[in-house]
Order: sequence, then C-alpha cells, then structure tokens
Amino acid sequence: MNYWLIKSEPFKYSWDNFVKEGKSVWDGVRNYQARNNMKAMQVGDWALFYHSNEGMEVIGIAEVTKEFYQDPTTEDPRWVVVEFKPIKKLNKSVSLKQIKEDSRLENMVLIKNSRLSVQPVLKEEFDIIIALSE
DNA sequence: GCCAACGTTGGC
DNA sequence: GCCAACGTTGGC
Repeated sequence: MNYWLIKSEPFKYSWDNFVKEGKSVWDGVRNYQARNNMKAMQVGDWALFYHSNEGMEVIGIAEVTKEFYQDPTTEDPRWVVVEFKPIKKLNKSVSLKQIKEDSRLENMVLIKNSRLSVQPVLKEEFDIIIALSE
C-alpha cells in the first residue's frame, strides 16, 4: 500500500464538494510527473487531500477506488484520471506552516517540489501528518 | 497581486 | 540537443 498527496484549489474543488459528491474523478492533470504518480496508484491506496492557494493545509484522507484510465476530458491519450472516495476529514487540518516547521517532514515533496499536484508520501510522513491532526 | 520556481514549447 | 521564451502554479 502506498501513500500520496493530492492538491486541489478549494475555489475550484474543495474537500466539502468531495464529501458531498461521495467520490471524485481526478481529471485535468497535465503534468507528466503527476500523471506517472497517478498511474502508480492502486485501489486501496490513501491520499492526503490538500488545499492549495487558499487554506494551504491537509484537510482529509481519500482512498483510491479506481485505477487509472484515459482522461475523458481530452482526446489526448497521454493523460489519465483516477477515482477517489473520501475516507475521513482530519480532526484538525495540518497546515503547510506546521509541516515546514517539523524537521521530520523537511523532505516531503510538498516542501521540495511545491508545484507538483500529485505526489508520493512516505508512510512515515503520512503517519506524522495524521499524528499532527489529532 | 507579485514573483520565484518549474515545466513546456519551438526555433535553431 | 540546447536554450530562450513563455505559461502556470502556488506561496507569500
């Protein structure tokens, strides 16, 4: 089982929208690194749901419910989507500031390559984030 | 709203 | 295959 972090701008698609709909088709990714990460996702993997720009915090946990397939929003065969469902909202959101201040998390992709919208997370990092949220 | 960092495109 | 120009992301 692998862990990931997926970013969304709450203006466009927030955690609350996600919960209301009960599932999400993660479309519109147009970056090779992000796409490769999506292709590596397996059903049952967990992803931290992060609000970028506004909020700048990890707000909940999503689970992969469907592995990658052709992105229906484009004809271009290079791009794919995966599907998620919400697992739970964190008791307390974990902010980017908190993550930056924790030296155990200094190697997170979120810090090192902040622009990548779909990123891998180590189990240790995932567990630390969860601990911070309680 | 600004701008640094990064990715992509296209001319050569 | 290099690199300048451009576009986008996202933190501040």
